[in-house]
Amino acid sequence: MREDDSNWFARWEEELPSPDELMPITQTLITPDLALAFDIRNSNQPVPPPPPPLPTSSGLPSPNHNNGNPSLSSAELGSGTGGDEPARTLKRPRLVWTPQLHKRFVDAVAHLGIKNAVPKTIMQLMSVDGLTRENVASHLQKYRLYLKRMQGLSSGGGGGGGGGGGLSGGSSTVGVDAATDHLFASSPVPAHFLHPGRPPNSDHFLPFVPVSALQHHHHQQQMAVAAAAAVAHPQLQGQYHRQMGHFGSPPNGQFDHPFLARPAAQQQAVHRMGPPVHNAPVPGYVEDLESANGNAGRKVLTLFPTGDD
DNA sequence: TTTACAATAT
DNA sequence: GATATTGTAA
Repeated sequence: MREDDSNWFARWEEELPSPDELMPITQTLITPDLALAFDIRNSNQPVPPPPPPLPTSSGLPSPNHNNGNPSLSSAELGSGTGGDEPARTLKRPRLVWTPQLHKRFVDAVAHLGIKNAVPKTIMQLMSVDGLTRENVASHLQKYRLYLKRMQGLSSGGGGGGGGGGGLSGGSSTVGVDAATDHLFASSPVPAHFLHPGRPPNSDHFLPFVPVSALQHHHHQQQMAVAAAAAVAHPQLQGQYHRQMGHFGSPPNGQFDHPFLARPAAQQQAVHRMGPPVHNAPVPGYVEDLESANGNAGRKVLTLFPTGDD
């Protein structure tokens, strides 16, 4: 049974991990920026494959998904702007929307209400370190598409809930169970999402703990340090295997608390904020280096794969 | 100028 | 197919 959608948000905070539950793992003390700038690696990390120098490769501004990896040295972007501003122009690893991360997303959207849920606000509410507005925007785009489909299906008469089966034949087939929807299905979609006409009740909505806020004086929120390493093989993506081998091996093989970011520093996202102060986002990211076969150079940024919803 | 959104690229 | 990036409008 899923949690009651009556107060799906009531337990928002409860699901959050306590501070000491967070990052019991190794933490890098050097910011990715610095690490990259100084060509430093984290001795804690396995340091996968030594990056090939590649000195005289064509100065193609081509999509280099390899940068942005704090553990990688060598930055041969050198064309034009050359090695002047390395860390600033770097690309971050691909963000992987884990069920947990998505849940935060959905919760945030729910708290805001569909209409007020715009990338920037959502991002702020989620307060996940490393998450960018673009990340959210992109995901939101897809999420809206999903909701749209759900609407169409639910009003068309179908079923949506969970089980549906196979499909995958036509475009109008009920694909609520497709791999794509798995992620979205992992988090209950607030009912009113599908019924843009009548909000359930706009009364007492969780006030999102307006926590104080530690703010660091940094200029950019370049992804937080990785906490652990989960392997996200592209092939496993469809299964969300929990690869939490090293860090939090659950004694009984069961993770109860998804450790995500806590709703800590929640600026008054809803209340308007003036200065671009940065709240204290949650360090929940995992930085994974994928050097596997077939996927050389595809780094992925992911959140802890925890238990499910 | 910034932000959201849609479209397109990787 | 999932995410990133880009283009355009508000």
